[in-house]
Amino acid sequence: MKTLKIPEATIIRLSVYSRHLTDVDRRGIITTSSGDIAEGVGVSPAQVRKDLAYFGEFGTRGVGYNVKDLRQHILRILGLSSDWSVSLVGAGNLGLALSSYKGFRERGFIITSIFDADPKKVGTMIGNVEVLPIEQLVEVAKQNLTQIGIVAVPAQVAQEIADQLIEAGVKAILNFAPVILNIPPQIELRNVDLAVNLEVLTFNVGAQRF
Amino acid sequence: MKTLKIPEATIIRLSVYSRHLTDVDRRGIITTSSGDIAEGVGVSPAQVRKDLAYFGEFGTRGVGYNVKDLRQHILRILGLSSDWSVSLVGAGNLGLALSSYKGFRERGFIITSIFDADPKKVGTMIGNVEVLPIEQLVEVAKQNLTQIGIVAVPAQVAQEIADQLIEAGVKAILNFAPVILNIPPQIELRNVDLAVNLEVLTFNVGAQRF
DNA sequence: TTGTGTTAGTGATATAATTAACGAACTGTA
DNA sequence: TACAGTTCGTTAATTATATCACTAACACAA
Repeated sequence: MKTLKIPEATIIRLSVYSRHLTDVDRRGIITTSSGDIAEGVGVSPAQVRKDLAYFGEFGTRGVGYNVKDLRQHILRILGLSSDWSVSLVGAGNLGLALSSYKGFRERGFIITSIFDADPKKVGTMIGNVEVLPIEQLVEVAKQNLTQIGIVAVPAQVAQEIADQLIEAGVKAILNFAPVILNIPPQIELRNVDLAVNLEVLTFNVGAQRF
Repeated sequence: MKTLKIPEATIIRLSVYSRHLTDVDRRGIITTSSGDIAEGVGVSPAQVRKDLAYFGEFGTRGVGYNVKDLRQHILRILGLSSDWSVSLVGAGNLGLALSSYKGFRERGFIITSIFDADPKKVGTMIGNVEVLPIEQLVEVAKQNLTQIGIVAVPAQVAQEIADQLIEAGVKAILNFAPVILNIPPQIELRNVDLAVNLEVLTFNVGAQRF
């Protein structure tokens, strides 16, 4: 088990490459190159090759990469060669947006259960999934062998929900609540803070001051 | 005009610090330290001091930082000392989620107009803002002196919408569509790709392979 | 077969970011 | 005033990441 410390930036780019390759493949293109990919996603060709080099040799010198092959390789690297069972907690506007987001299912993320604390929402259908009461979270998520939990609840209850997801056995949590969650180290955690993104923009708009 | 190249990671952390300080302030605490902040947001004390040092000296040695002062300083650095006029394009589930997101208004991001291409949505109210037809985007956004555009439309039309936002004079674009937008360099752009976040998680869950 | 052009993979170099270490400046006490 | 205890601001060291430059491998044409 060699742990060769792969930069997170590399993983993010691989994800982008794979989506770009999906496009290229749809256009019927058979072969591509690091230069093509670089241009398509806005990085340098050397960067593309370096990123791929962490995981093996996927191209042919003088020729380039086979689009379908490379795409498949990257998907396997990212862990997308099989589906993931996802539990969504919080059926508010954000939860609704996430559950209807096509990009998830396309990439193999299947929302197998949805929970909400609001009795008015419990029992309603979102897509083909029924909203269940939050009290059933641990039990149902465990039954479904849920691997990923999405936290789309108010900040005050986010930690509590995260604890329950972990109790249910999830391996990873995607957190949309703007709080620092306390999570055991073996659970993967990623925070998405929508306001932060706007603030990076406003900083940059006025950044000539510095 | 010295451009001292501030890491984006620093800006993101400043945003997190400021939110943490808002909490601390609400709890009535007057003084804090780099160590306290570090613990509260999960970074090192040296990191906190380094990040602040890019912008000046805000603390007192042997004492720490005044919570209210530091918070205000950071908000000003981030460009949040006055409101921003935001235009939201796309009133689907994601648009709805964004428009109802409390965190935006709290930080001074005011959604002043919402546009959608679907005639069924045009005329409906989201909060206290009426959904307008996409054809009025350029005109209305210009009138409102819109500074920021949020793109929450399908990928196929995202570039077209971005072009119109720029024509309307926005300075920054937050893009939720999974495409690389072609934007003049003086316009600030940030992409939020929801699927990428899940894919970083799935990579890490299986990362012992590497 | 030889030469030209192309492109991947990779080690070396350069840049950037984080962490560590330490002197300076303040508080409070005696 | 002197001293002990803090904590900032900053420089130096370390680590991480990205870029560059070169070599190896292939295609194709003459």
